[in-house]
Order: sequence, then C-alpha cells, then structure tokens
Amino acid sequence: MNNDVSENPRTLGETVTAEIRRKLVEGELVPGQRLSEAALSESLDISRNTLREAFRVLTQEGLLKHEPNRGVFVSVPDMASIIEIYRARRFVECQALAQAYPKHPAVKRMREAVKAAQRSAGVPDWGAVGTANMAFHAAIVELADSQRLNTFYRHLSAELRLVFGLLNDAEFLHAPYIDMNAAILEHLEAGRPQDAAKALDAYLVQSERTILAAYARRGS
Amino acid sequence: MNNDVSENPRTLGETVTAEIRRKLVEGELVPGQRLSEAALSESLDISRNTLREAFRVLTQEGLLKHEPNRGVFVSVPDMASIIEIYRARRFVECQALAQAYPKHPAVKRMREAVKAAQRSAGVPDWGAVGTANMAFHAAIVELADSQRLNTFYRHLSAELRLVFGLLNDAEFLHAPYIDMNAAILEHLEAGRPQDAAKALDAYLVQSERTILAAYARRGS
DNA sequence: ACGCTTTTATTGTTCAACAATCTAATTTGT
DNA sequence: ACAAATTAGATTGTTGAACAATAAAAGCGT
Repeated sequence: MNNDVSENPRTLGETVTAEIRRKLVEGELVPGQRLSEAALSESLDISRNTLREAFRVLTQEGLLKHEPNRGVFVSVPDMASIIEIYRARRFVECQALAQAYPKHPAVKRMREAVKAAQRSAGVPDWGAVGTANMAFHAAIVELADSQRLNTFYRHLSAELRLVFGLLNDAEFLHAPYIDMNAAILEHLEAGRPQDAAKALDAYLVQSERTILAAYARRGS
Repeated sequence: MNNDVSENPRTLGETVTAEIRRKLVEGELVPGQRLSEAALSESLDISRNTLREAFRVLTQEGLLKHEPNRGVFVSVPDMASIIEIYRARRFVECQALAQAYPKHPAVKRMREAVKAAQRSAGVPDWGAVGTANMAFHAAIVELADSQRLNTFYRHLSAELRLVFGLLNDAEFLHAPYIDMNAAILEHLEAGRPQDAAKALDAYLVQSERTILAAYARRGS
C-alpha cells in the first residue's frame, strides 16, 4: 500500500504539521493548552484551512484533541492514559523482543542507542539520554519487521513525550535505565531473547511506576 | 488523553469522513482509483476544503494515499502490504489471545460473533459472515484491554477490507474459518489460552496463504 | 519516434465571508 | 444578593472564489 511513513515534507501543510508536532513533543506547546486557529495560523503565517488540515493529522496521532465547535487542545494525559500507553508498550515491545532474531539489523541500532545514552550520561545531557533511550525502544519494535507496528509505536512515543512534558526533571526518568537497556541488549545478542523480554518487562513495569508516581506529585 | 474513538459524528467533516470510509471498505471506491477533489466534493455536496480535511484523516488511517501535487488515490494493497498486515495481525491477535483472561467481557462478543457467523452461513449470506468474522477478531484484540491497540487493529482491518475488495468471491475467503473460530473460542473458554493462540496462529497463516493465492490470480 | 516547448488541468494555498455554536457578560426576575 | 434567562461577543465550521505551483497532456519541429 506504499504508505511512506514520513518522506521529506513537500507541501506546506506537511511542513507545518511536522513543525507543530515538534513543538508538541518538545514541550513548547503544553498539555491542555488550547490552540486557537486564528492565533496559531497567524503566528505560523499560514491560512486557517491549511492549519486545520494539520490539526486533523495530529489529532489522528493522538497528540491533539478536537472538541467540535470548541477548538483543538493539546492532549492532556491522565493516569489512565499513562497506564494505557504502558500496557500497549509492554504488549508490543516484549513480544517483539521475545521473538527477535538476534542478528536482526535493528540490533545494531539498539547497540548504538545504548552507546549514545552512555555517552550523553557522561556529559551529562539528560535530554540526549532520553532521546537515545527512545531510539533504543523504537529499535526493539523494529525487530518485529512491521512498518505498521513501527508507526503505531511512534505515535505511542509521541504521546509519552507529552507526559514527560508534564513532569519536570528528566534525569531520574532516564538515568536508571541506561544499564537496564544494556543488559537487555546483552541478553538478546547472547541469543537469550526470552531473558531479554523478561528484563524489558521488568524495566517497563518499573518505568511505569516511576512515571505514575512523578505524575501524582507533579507541580510540587 | 481522552481520545474518544468515534463518537457520533458531529461536524460535517466527520460525517463525510465516515461516509468516504464506508465507501472504501464496502468497495464502492476501488483501490487505485483517483479521488478528484473537484468531482468528489461536488458529488458529496461539500466544499473542497472540507473534503481535504477528510482526506488527511483517511490517509492517516492508511486507506488513501496522498501524492503531493498529484492527488489522493485509494490505497492499492500489494503483496508486501498483505504480508505486512498479516504479520501485524499475528503479532497482535496471538499475543492478545495468549495472555487473555478467559472471563474477559470481550469473550462474550467473540461468542456472539461465532454464532452470528454460523447463522449467516446457513442463509447463506457470505458478506454477513465476513462481517461477523471481523467482529470476532476485533473482540480478540479487545482482550488486551488497550484502546490504542483496538484503534490500531481497526485500521488494519479496514486495510484488509480493501484487499477483499480486490478479490471476488467472499465465500471461500470466510467459509472455512467459521469452525476454526469456534475452536479457538472453545480453547479460550476452557482456560487453554495457549492452545487458542496456537490455533489462531494456524488460522492466520492459512488465511494469509489463501488471500495471497487469490491475490496472485485475481482478475481471472 | 524523439526531445522540447506550450497548453491545460489539478492540486496547494489563501482569503473573505457567513452560519452555527460556544462562552461570557448583562440583564432580568425574585 | 442570587439564580435564571437573555444578549452580545468570539471562535469554530463551512463555503466559494481566486490565484500560484506543479504535473500531465498536447503540440511541434526535427
């Protein structure tokens, strides 16, 4: 069906969609915020119609919420969403890892992500650590060799970054997991995908707990 | 994040999106067909801008393909897509079934789908059998208790219906699977989710082969 | 038949307008 | 003062027309 995932944005609409998406995942637009068509279209120097097309795409991706006749808002992740996202993550990632072929090309990307995370942790640059961490998990999903699953996971990740934006310090969110990722990779490369999946599951359970706790006491 | 899946279409744009989606999955619009903005907007009696918003949504769902400056086309499933879709189906469905709780509410929906399929097979109404069959598999995914996975699977299903539209007789596509579904359900209800998952995997492998074969000799 | 220009049709994008609807302020009744 | 009803204001929903940008088709000379 030739659905290329995201080739070079060609049209203005695609460009602006990517731009708004960036602002969303980088926290420039915060959850709950209402995105006025008039204001945003003017600030981006595009027409309302073009902006509305971008809104539809990003709403479909779960980053925006459209309330008819009221406007579009940046999605506000609640606890249920966080639990939901992690449930889906465990579902997809663990299964992908458990049935992985240890010499799959994506393993190389996992390895590089681990190294990048360790490097950035030494600087330290926790933002970069977070990025590397997400690349690691995206690579895990790639093990399943499914374009559609990859796209699905990308949307999950983007929603999760919305959650991160709600929290503050990224350090304790990512720091503990560098070693766990390394261990998971080791299991996989040693031909023990089941152990890798088990370690990943533990990772995700702990991560979910940490995020939920941070979410519960956010703002303090 | 409150992303309601598909409440009653309120705005015209949402209504027309649903209408075009229906035409796509019901085969009224066939793969490869180009959807002219001028023609379609006039036939639906809506403006081009509203139509374009609908196009963006349906493109995101994988039903349409957007080629900048050329137009939007109904996605043309090729063999690679079929294989991809089935890979994702096996991934999601088998995992959902394997870890299912035998008393999950979705089991009831599975049971009803099986009964509906058997009833329609007696009529016979193979279109209805196909619909019931898809409901059965959607219910399997519901076992995983993930809204996001459900949405993902709904998109997979819609793409698959595009494939069906490419083929002709629906009978042999669905008829053999009524009993297999019943067997899967029995395994699950008897508390043998692993066996159910195994049977489902066999089901999907066979279904994929059948579809691919029919696809290869389509038009004959 | 081939490569090149020109024409034509379609999409991309904007703008202005108005209808429909929500929100907030104001008025009104008690 | 307070609640309900009304009004006014702002925003979204939708349209139609317009023009620019691009791609497909047609023409043309060789």
